[in-house]
Amino acid sequence: MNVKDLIAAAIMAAARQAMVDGVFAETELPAVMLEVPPQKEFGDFATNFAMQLARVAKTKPRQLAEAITSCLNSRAALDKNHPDALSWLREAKIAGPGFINFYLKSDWLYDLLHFVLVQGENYGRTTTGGGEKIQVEFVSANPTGPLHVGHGRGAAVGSALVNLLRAAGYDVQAEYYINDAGNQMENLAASVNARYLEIMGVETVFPENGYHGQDIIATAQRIIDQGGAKYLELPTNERLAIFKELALTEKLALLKEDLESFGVSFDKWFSERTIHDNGAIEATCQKLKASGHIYEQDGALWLKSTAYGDDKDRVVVRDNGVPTYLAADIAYHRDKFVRGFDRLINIWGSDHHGYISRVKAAVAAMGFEPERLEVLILQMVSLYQNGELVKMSKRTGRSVTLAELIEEVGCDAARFFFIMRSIDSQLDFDLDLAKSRSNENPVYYIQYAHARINSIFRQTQEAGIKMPQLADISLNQLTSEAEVELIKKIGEYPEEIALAAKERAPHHMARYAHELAGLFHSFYNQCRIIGVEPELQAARLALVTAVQNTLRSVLGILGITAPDRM
RNA sequence: GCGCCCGUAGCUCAGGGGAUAGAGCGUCGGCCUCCGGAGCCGAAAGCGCAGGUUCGAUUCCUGCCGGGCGCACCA
Repeated sequence: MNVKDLIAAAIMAAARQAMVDGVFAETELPAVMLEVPPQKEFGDFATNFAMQLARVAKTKPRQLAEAITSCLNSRAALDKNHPDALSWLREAKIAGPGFINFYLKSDWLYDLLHFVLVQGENYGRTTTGGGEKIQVEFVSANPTGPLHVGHGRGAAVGSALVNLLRAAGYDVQAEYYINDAGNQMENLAASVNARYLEIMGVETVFPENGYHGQDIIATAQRIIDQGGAKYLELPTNERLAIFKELALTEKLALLKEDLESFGVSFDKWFSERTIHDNGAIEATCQKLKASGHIYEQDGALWLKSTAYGDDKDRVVVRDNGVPTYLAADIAYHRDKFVRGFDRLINIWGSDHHGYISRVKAAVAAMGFEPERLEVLILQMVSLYQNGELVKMSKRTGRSVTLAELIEEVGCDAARFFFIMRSIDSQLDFDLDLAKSRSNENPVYYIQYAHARINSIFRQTQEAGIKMPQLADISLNQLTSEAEVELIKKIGEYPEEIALAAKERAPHHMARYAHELAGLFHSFYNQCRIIGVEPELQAARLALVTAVQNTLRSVLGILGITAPDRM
């Protein structure tokens, strides 16, 4: 019951009819692309179908458009399955080089709004995902310190993408891969150990690759608070082993806390250790060896990733017998596929993009179609304050943490700012703008629309104004341009979801939310709601209800609150 | 050197094979006897350069020039 789908189907039917009638030679018909034309004079919808068809049909576009429009206007080739497909059509006209513009009876808007209101909270959800099982793995930051703003972008975008895909009818699982094995764990233990010794007054050298963050000192201090000096007597390696576990447990808990307070949750936390411990890495390597994708050289085992487009082959087991990170990742990805996901989406920082080709090569070597693994690369984040770049340094461990950012600008603003840009663009995060509680701030602009609507309903309630049954509301009272524009924008919501999900691009939803809020504010300024003629009042209240439902829904996808008052 | 991302308004960014390229911030000018002025209305201002494909390119391709990020038996 989508106007565009119905029109598109009718166009196809008309085109087939024209083909049968010999207007053009038999050929495969292109897909129908319907769009909202750039100018009102061009009608409610337009298509370049005739021009697209011209290419394959080897016939002049206007001639094809002529055949199609006359067929449509005379209702000569109606789809038997949709006998009322053209009930909204007033006229199809040819324009320019061969565009077909559709002028609809205004009923289509009211039918649309009616549909939206009937759908209620479910409005916008689509089934375009077809229940495809997708796993989205994101953040997956090492549990060696607090999350910083870069992780924040991954967390916000990832969780929004999960929400978006679910709204579009995909079966989604959100997963976090915990890198709790390998060198960085040793570094963590050594760093905590050094801080521990320092605080205890024992002279020590801070490890070369250690973590310099303040949080490591805090971890050491906490160990002292709980266990005092008792670890001093232990041999170093035993102390390191204990510190490793204590630190890991603490860091992991902090990660979960940070993410939770950022509105991000995972269905599964996958521990890298499990695939080390249960022999999965070894088994995977064996398989790849048996299939000839792994060979031995210079005492190490190499994945022949060049066979699948990588620049060079990669070591999976070092000459000292210790598997590399890649080995674990290969086993991990195998595990994901074995778990039955149709598709895997990994969200990585741009500094990892060079890693894509080798993992895809490994996936291919294991016999899985590499297209089933999608890696989304997230460009970097820069913070700006007072118009100046906020410097960050990994070496000194002095960088802005996600927790600090949330403290500074709030969860909603932080999420919105992270999501609102395409992931392909580097993000200049304007702290002052995000922080401002004024009209400058797009987050508040959107939330304000929702709060305003709530305020309207508070007043109708106080005044004892009752909403009539939907069937008794004359939606065709809504005739002003502001009202029409608003209904149209609401009507676009399902396809916005479908498109954003297909493109894995949640920033479309941020933009949509802003546009919808804008049209609402504009409408609100032009059209009085409470106190006008009862029929018009009812219709406007219905419209406002639809706006509110849609705003709440899109804010839900963004993971941003929809406040009743601000 | 090679690979990935980005060059669109003064700034930050959307968009995208088609009919007059959008938004926020900033600048300038208007709007509260009226449902929340955290709002509305208006103005100035733009597709890095050069080729190519196409009926049509800001969009696709190639090269160049700028900026970012990578190029480990680290993760």
